[in-house]
Amino acid sequence: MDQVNLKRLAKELNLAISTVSRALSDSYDISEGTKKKVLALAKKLNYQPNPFARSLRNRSSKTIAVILPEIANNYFSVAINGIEEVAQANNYHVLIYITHENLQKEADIVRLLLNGRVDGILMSLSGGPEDTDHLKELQESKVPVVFFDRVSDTIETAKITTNNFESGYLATSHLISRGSQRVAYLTYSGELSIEQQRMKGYMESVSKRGLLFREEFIVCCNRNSAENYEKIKELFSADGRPDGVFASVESLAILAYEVCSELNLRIPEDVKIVGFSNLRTASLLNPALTTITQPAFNMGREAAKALFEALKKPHIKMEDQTIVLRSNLIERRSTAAN
Amino acid sequence: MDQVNLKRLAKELNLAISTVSRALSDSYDISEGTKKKVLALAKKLNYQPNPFARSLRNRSSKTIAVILPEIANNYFSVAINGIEEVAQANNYHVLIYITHENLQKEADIVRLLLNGRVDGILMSLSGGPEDTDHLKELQESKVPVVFFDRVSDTIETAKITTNNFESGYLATSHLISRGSQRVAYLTYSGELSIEQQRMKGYMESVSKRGLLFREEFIVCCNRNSAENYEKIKELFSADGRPDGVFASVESLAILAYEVCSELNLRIPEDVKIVGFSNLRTASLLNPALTTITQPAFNMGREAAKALFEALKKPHIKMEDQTIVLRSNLIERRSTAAN
DNA sequence: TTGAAAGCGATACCAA
DNA sequence: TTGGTATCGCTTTCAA
Repeated sequence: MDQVNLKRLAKELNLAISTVSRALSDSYDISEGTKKKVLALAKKLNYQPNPFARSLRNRSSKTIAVILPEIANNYFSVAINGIEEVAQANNYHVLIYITHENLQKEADIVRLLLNGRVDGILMSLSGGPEDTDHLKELQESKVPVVFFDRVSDTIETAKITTNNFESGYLATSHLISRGSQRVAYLTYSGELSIEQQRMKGYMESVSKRGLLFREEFIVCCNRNSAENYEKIKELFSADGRPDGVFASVESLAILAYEVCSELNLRIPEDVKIVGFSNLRTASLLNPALTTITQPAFNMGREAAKALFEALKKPHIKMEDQTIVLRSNLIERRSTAAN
Repeated sequence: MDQVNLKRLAKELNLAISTVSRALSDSYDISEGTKKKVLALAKKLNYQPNPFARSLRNRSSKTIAVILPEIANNYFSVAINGIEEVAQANNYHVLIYITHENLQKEADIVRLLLNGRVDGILMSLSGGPEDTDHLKELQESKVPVVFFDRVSDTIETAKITTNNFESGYLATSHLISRGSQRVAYLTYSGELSIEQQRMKGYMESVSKRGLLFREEFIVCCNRNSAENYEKIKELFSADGRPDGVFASVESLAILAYEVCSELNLRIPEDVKIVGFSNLRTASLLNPALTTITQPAFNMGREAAKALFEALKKPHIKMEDQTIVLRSNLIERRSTAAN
């Protein structure tokens, strides 16, 4: 029974619980004298208010959730940094959930959070179709959500993205301008909005630059699959193999490097490669990888900011906080002209 | 007032709140009939118990905290994966806190967690002295803690580490066996236990192999400092510069690569490099980096397992769950013999 | 087998 | 300026 709570403080000071409570919250109608006494004792006993009693009473948890498809990936870890910074500044706690690209898990997690455990959610979708039940339930609940990077097209709320279409266009055009004639596109399922945007940019560039569009140059990989390596190897082994590759995801760019190494294809002489990536070591690769780099930290920060804005001003429209940031093409040796 | 809680369920079913509660927790002394009715309605209305009321009443939060020095680093992100897996399996929630290598922040966070918000803590220390007040407070509180990787020497509890001394010895001996005569050691402050272990391994190897020990070959860097690059550059610019480098941290290995590139030092011909690292792309670097790789996922998983073990069996001694895992030396071109 | 009520710890309203 | 008390939603003891 050495719990330090309001009751204990009140008893030791011969005050009512309510008085102590108000003294601690610096209420106007408490005399300076008692305030000081209360604060002194609270400090001495190291009083820490019980967070659950508070949350129960106030219907607010001082906690947000971050739902991610994966984490061992520089983009998401850096984004978390941005989120965490804003959360700490707002005295909020951050719960983390990883879906491992598994829609069912994503659904379970979302449902877990609709009972008031968190005041808001930051989310980057796992791959797959977007019109899912759990997203609808999420929308119907009043828990505010901000999507970042892998956003939902179907839900109206704040979304933090980058200019994916333009980046896809730019990456492809960059390859072409450096001499690639047969440009392949590596992607995952393609059901996510951002994947479609990037692909559209690729297609547009291919067609505008007058390249021949080839079905077999679009390689659709599976997340969490060991077969992707083989798929890419096949692409590179065929007659009329590509001489340029645009990887829409970091992990596929890495696979492409590994395949090239096995097949003794020289980068950039035989194949030029550009990929979406936030790798710290992109410039140290062999050869240095040309990347489309997203402002991961800022995306996390802006997403968190948008959420806290909504928490502070419940009346504002989430949609109005949508932001499109810019990714950068950083040219390195993997796309050097021959 | 469309909240779904026990009261609401009880009213709609003309039952007492306590009955409903027991039915939902599948208590023995409730008839099958009412159980079914209750479960049916609960499902229909999508009843979700209020987590705070539960936590308040049960004095358990179903939540653990993970305190990390940083996150944009493959080791820690992978470790989180391991932690998260175990937590999800136990139906626990995971709070994340990042100290950014800042002791004051670490102290604030730890104190924040001593009020019952979490049932247990997983922690990897931020750099600096270990005998700090907040660690003492943590120990005195009854919140169970498991340290992983950057463990505390002074606190007795479960610790998950790798064989740091042996790894340091092995890395250094490896450089020497590949022909390095002047082996430098790059590290951070050196106040953490694991840093000291690694350094001791280095020293032991240097002395056993009969190399000359040189004070100036031990380069002590500062976390979060831009000057580290310059420090390493200085090391490599001096007469009698090292021809082998052991980086005790991934980020310092990367800096070494960058410095070598600027100074036109060839790896491994002019300088051989080995570093602690969990980089996915180590084998794709120019040249591929020889690494000491820690079993990050397993470390996270074992740490979480140890914590849950302690939560389930409060009587067991935490110390007994200490585990030392093995890191691997993966030889690549950066340490090839000339 | 079910119901009533106390209590977890903090907040806020109403009285005094 | 302070005290008493109801309340948040759930669990559990005691009674019926």
